Formats: sequence, C-alpha cells, structure tokens
Amino acid sequence: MMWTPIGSDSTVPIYEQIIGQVVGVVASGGLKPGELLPSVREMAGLLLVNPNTVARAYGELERSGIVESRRGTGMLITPDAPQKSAEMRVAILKDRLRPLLRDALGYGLTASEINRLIELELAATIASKNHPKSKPANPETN
Amino acid sequence: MMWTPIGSDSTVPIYEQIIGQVVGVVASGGLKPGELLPSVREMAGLLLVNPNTVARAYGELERSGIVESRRGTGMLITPDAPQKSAEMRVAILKDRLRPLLRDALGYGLTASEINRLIELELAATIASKNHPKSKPANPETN
DNA sequence: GTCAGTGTACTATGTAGATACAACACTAGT
DNA sequence: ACTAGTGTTGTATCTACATAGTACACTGAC
Repeated sequence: MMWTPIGSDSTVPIYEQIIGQVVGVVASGGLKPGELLPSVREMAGLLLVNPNTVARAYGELERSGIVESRRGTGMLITPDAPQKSAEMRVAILKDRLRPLLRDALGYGLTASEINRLIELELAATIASKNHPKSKPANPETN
Repeated sequence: MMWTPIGSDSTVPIYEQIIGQVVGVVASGGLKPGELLPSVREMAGLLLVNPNTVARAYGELERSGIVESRRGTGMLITPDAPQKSAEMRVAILKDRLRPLLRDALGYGLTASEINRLIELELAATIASKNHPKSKPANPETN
C-alpha cells in the first residue's frame, strides 16, 4: 500500500526510516496539508514496529514543521509540509550519500567507475521492484 | 598518509570502516601480499580508535582470507588478497547502495533525478577533497 | 634467557537504538 | 458522563557498538 514495512537490512535507525517514508509520501503528494497521518499505534502496526519508535519519528517530524500534533485527534499535515518535505528528502539522501561516496573514492575507484556501479545497481533495484517474485496471493496475512 | 582517522559522521560501525580502509588500500595496491598490516596498537593510534575495535576488524579480515595472523609478528597480507579485496570493495559499496537507492525510489524520485543528484554530490565530494580549504586565487599555499 | 613487540582474550562500563508495558492527557462521538 | 481513540510520558530490559584496562601467548632480536 502506501506504507512499506521496515526492513532490517539497513544501518539507518528505524525512526529515521519512518521519517523518510513520511517525507517521501508527503513530498510526492500522497498526503496533502490538512490530512492526518496514520495514528502512532496504527502506523506501528503497518510497519511492524514498536509504537514508541513511531512516536519518536513523529516527534521529529513535528519539530521539522512538517506535521502538527493535535492531542486526541492525530498528526496534522501542515500547509508548507510539501515544500519542506521536498527539501528534506534531498537533504536526507545527500547526507547518506556523502560518506558512501567518500569511502568509494577512498577505495581507489574513479568517478566514472563509481557512477557506472551506481547506475547498474539502480537499474537492478528498479528491475527487482517491478518483478517482485510472481507469487500467487498469500492468504496467510494474519 | 595512507590511513585516514575515523570520522563520526557515518552510521557505519567503526570496525567496518576499518575493514573498508584496509580493503581499499590492498585493492588499490597500497599494500602487497607478504607485507604486514600496521599492528593493532599502531593502527589504533593512527585511526584514533580503541585497539579492541581494530582487533575485531582484523579478525574479520582474517576470516575473509585477506590477511593471515602471525602471532608475535603481525597480520600478513595473503597472496590472493588483492583479488578478494577488489571483489569485496564492490560488494561493500553495493550493500550500502541498495537500501539507499530503494529509499530514493520510495521518495518518488525518478531514476534520472537520482542519477543526477548522485553525480552532483560526487563532483562536490571530489572538489572538497582536492580543496580542503578554499583559497581560490592562491594555488600554491602549501 | 631476556625483552620488546606482536596477536588474543577477558571483564567491566557507557551509549544508542529498539522493544515491552504501563500510565496519563486530551478530543470527538454518543 | 461515558467511551474509544488520539498523542504523550515514563520505566525497565535487551542488543550492538565502542571504550577502558588488564592479562596472556607467542615471535624475533639481542
């Protein structure tokens, strides 16, 4: 659906991954100003994660001005959330990209080698996303 | 010099960063088979890190067959270390790249947007590496 | 043999992230 | 008023990572 469960193959803390997902959805128009984020407990169920972890992510999103907490109601998307989210998703990617590229250069690889490696991996990622193991319906969704 | 102190702006564990540095140096010919790695304590001093952390990294390098422990002597670079290191540095980068690219796609960015962002950031990284301190008009300040 | 320098091992401490469980404060609907 | 659902706060526990300090086993040079 709109939210994808947290994977364990990432070194990024879960609460940062949640922030990333919300930022991504808001930036791409999946949620608009005035709408509500899934509640802490509901989101925790969707992402298969502890409610406390979601609460921490929501807290940081509020401090970033993307969301406004309405006690007893939910987390409200602010008017300038789309703009801030668009900026933030680029900032997040850059922050994660920087040490990776620095290390890649430290490994003695050239810029063109690095770019080629990334393009290949990106293509592979897209491919695996479009062909996610054609399995018949899984009725074991408890 | 050959070894760069560990930075704190990375989510990657220090012992993995050390593995990465050794792999990079060996893969690019900075250390050849038959030579010795800096001792655990010496490397710890160079990287400003605890000797235990270096020992852990060395242990994993030994299990990877890149290095062979000579008790009382040091860590010896194995004959097939260059080949294994070259493979491993690509594997390491791919492992770090995969979740990043998956997230970038999840943010609603297109492949070309992602590639463009990466190329820009890579260029910026190279630039900042060649000009650690910006003195635009004075090319020979050293 | 001595000794400095190697790798190795162990215990203890501290921190960050995540989980589990419980409680409280508020709002909306009835 | 009651209740269900919301955000919020707190404590305890667990794990991985890193540090600190100590001790041991081995090698090579003297």
